Amino acid sequence: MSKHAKEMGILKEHLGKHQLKFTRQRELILDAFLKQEHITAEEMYHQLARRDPHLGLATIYRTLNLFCEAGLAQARHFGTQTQYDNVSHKGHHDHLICTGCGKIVEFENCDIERLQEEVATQNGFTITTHRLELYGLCSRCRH
Amino acid sequence: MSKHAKEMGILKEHLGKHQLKFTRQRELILDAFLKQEHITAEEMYHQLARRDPHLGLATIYRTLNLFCEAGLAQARHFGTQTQYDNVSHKGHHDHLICTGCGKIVEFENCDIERLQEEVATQNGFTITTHRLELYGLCSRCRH
DNA sequence: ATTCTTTTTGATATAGCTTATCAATTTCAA
DNA sequence: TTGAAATTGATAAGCTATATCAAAAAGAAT
Repeated sequence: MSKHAKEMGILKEHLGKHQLKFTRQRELILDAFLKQEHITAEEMYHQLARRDPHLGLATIYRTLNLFCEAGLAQARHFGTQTQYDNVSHKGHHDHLICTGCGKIVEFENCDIERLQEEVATQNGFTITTHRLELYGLCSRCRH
Repeated sequence: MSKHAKEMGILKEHLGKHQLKFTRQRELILDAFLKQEHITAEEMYHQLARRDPHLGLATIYRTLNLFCEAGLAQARHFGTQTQYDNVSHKGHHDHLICTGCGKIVEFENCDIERLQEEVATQNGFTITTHRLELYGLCSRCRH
């Protein structure tokens, strides 16, 4: 039994419901994807180049988008690229970013997360992921 | 005295500090920008085409990025395009984004903002701006 | 007002990321 | 095993944003 049996099952269920097929490439890409917290298509392309030199970039994009539709991944546009987040990874962290020196501090705050849920519920949404970035100056750069 | 005297002053101050020049185009673009809550470069290009048919798209991009450096605007990557947010609009609003249909709901939550300040203080930061995006499914797409 | 240096503009080429196209291959149910 | 339907890989095409560069404009000094 594979390490990622649960997610593999979700994928297979999605495939079955939509008359799609379970392929070697989809299995390979899901396996690699689940080991990451988030990854870009390009990064995955290079990572998998050794295991399967003929795996095409288009297939990676197609498959990652498929994962989004299956609810396994979540696309997030960051900078000029698209990050594919592994939804199954818990403990999402947010960022404090110093606009002076570029320093980044990661943090987690349950109260904020709870309020986010509240806002979402009020608007009829169910949140799958979020992104919170606070921009400002760190203590050193303020002086 | 213009309607946007304050922001025009901020821009001029930024220009002065960086040996940049105050041009007809920058004035025109800032004036149009401040009337929006957020806008893409392409949208502004079409909006301003009537007032100045020769205004180039590159100039719009350059100027909107300039506004970001001056603290008047904030770039936000959404979908395949970049949204430029008008920072001067009160009650900085955050976004609920449906990953199913692309629907966007804007919201404001003082409690979240207060907690953000707290987190920043604990880490020695002073916040100048922030970005919060909640991704999920709206009530219609959930079914 | 004129001159001169520096910056900006507009038009277009280029770059970077993602999707579309399509013949060849693979999947999977019959 | 067979055959219809879906997938793949290679590459072209699409789209957004930036780089390039000659011509124009801004602003300081005369």
